[in-house]
Amino acid sequence: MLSKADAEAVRAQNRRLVIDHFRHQPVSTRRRMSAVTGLSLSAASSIASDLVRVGILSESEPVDRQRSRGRPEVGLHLRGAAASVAVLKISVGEIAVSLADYQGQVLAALRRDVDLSALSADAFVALARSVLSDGLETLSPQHGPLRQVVATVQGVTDGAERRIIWSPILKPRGIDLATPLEALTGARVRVLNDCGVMPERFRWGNEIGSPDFAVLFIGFGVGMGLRLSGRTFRGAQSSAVEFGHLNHIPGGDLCRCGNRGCIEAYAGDYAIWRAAKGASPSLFEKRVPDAAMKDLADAAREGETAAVLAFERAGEAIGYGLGRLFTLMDPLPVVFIGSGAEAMDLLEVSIRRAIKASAIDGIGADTPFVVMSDVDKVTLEASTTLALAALDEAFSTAASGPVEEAAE
Amino acid sequence: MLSKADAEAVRAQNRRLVIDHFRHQPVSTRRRMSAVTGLSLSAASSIASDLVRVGILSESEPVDRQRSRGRPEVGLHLRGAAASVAVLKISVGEIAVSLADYQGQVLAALRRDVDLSALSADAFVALARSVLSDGLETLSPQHGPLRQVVATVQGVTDGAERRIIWSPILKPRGIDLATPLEALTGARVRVLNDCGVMPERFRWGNEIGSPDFAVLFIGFGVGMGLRLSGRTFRGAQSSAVEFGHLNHIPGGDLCRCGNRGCIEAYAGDYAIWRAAKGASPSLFEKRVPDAAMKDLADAAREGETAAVLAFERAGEAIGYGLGRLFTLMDPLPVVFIGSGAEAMDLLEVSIRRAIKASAIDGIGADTPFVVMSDVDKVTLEASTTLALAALDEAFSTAASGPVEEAAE
DNA sequence: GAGACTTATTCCAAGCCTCGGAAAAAATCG
DNA sequence: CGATTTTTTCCGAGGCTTGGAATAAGTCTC
Repeated sequence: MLSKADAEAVRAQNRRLVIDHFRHQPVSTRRRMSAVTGLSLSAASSIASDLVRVGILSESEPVDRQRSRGRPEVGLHLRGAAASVAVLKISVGEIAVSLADYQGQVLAALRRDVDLSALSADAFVALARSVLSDGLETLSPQHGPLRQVVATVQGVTDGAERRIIWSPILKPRGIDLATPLEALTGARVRVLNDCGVMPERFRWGNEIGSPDFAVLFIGFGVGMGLRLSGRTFRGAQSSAVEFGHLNHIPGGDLCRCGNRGCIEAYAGDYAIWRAAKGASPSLFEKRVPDAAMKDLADAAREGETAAVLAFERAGEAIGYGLGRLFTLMDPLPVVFIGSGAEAMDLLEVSIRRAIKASAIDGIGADTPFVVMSDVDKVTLEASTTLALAALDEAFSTAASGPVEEAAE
Repeated sequence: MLSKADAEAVRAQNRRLVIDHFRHQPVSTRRRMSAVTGLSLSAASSIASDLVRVGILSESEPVDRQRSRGRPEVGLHLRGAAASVAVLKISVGEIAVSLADYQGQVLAALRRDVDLSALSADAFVALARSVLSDGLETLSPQHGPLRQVVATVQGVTDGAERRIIWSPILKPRGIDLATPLEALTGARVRVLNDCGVMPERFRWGNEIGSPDFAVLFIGFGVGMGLRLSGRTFRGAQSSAVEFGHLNHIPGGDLCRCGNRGCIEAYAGDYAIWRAAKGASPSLFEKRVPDAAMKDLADAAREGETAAVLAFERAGEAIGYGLGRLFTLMDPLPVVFIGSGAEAMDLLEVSIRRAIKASAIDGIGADTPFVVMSDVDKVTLEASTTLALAALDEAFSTAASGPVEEAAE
């Protein structure tokens, strides 16, 4: 719905613009900011001074001391101590926490090995609280107040970003994680699907070179995050984009989710293993070790037929899925990540062949693929970026000083 | 990308708000408008008077003459003569044109039977020009200037909304239709996929009761339009949402598009006919008459096995497609339209069963279905709405009088 | 070392826009 | 015909951006 605009909205929008500039240009000056944003020098200066006053920006020595003549420019950058954010990554064997300041500097990181498989909802929440709590202990008063927490988990989360509707790594369903963590921290907490946030990792860079792209995780499961027209896609009611459970073949192989024919049932670690080794379906109760998958990939590289076929089948499932996605929303560059992405040499040909077979005119069969490593790092960075972006938004619209008032 | 805001942007935004109000409330007053939009009485009044001055709004007698006391309210409504729009619907056997004024009143409508199948690009463009030209003859000077043209066609159009990339009803590919029509009319021309615009039909009403929904056309082909978070979805490079060519079964039945296994190859008229009658694949060179499909449906209703199975197969393909769509972007209410929608009694059970089998947890199997009739009317209304919405946008941002200047 | 020269910021008056409240307009009621 | 009621318009205040003038803070030149 449209909403009315007034002078306050103008200021908010321009503050947003300025803060966003510092996400792209960590150290800048009033003058440069004016040029980049298109704001007049006066407006840019006024907003900058305002933000310094309320503690969102800091002034510092300029970096660029090449130009000799003239009054030296005053360096400006986001003030780390303006606030801090926490991200919580809940995955199969562990819970990881990472803290960052407003500038994006990582303040602390820790992880705890846990077995979530048998926990009740309450026990799980208590465990999450405890791990997050441990992380917060490392925050000292010199750090800014914790303002945002982002928790990610494999599975489906709700559209309000508060509950875990369903996760393959948890027995109970519909767990409200946001409320107890908000009670613990006093900060805003958002609960999201882990793959869904991944595109955020590229929010402020231009690594992909397109405002539209997909991030495809292939590992113990298969998941996707979409960025469309520069916005990370989320469904209205849930985290959506359940690419791993996009049906590949009606009535096909059995998937962890209980349905038949999901992409994951062909391309997840357990599915590739199952296809190559003829293991029983109950295999997906536990993870296939990364090392075992590596060995399997090596076997395929050496030409072992069953292994080769298993990877080809996986590539075909992924390719048909991408072809279907492209049919619905045009071809996108795809970032591959996760242990499965390590085997891209075994998958790429069949992926592209399947896209060709399933998309109109074979469109998208030549879309750019990017392979990235270190999923854990990418996920944590993505969550941190999302948390910081939410803070930016809050700081933009806050009528008065959002952090601390003038007198200090 | 974010853009800076200033006083002008504020005015533009609030004008947009006011114009939009009149789309929902065709006859209103300054006071009511102020209440609904949230603008102060002064601002609302100022904008309204402004719009009257430049000829976008007209004043008239109030409708509601119940309330007796007090100064009578001045009725306000969009001024039809502010501009006019044309829509061009290019389909298998005919080209239809419809003209409407800025208020949405239809000024004229005509159709011409044509055979497009053998035409060259130039001949096709000449024909389209000629039909549109005939339509424009009916415009008299008392009507506002033609400002927007929307042409719809079955097939894929480009993201810039100028070209027909590929259409099953035309031999040549990549036809630039916008440029010649702009030369003819002097108005902005947009070329779009016919099904893609359908959701526009519901832009200003609340018939669906949700900002997210899908319109699914089932007939000689299968097509879809999506509305997500109150915006009609379009791909970055093309019209996208080629639901009919979403792959249903890898390597499955042959489709008109040349691929195998598309939904259309199971659920299009020709596919149902083919399945029931065992006709040759080349059948899809020409349309199955609506009457023949009706007879087939009646046969199925009377229990003729081949017919029943053909419709069930169609429903299954559609249901799997919807399940896949819902897996990617959450369940949506679906509006069914087209000759295939007449057979919903034969399709619904298998559609819902297939959704259940293909979406996680069967989510969306109970999503609301709405059946509408008269595709042609809906398409023309949808295109008209889209054209008017573009005009609204242009009138909102125009700094000064967009139609005619004060003196008149 | 002082004045000229440069470049970055800040200050200021002008122009828009919205807002709230007062004033004006246009009917009906008694 | 005056009082009352309800809708609009008018007016001053306050916030924001803008362009240009003024100020600040260095380097360069002689």
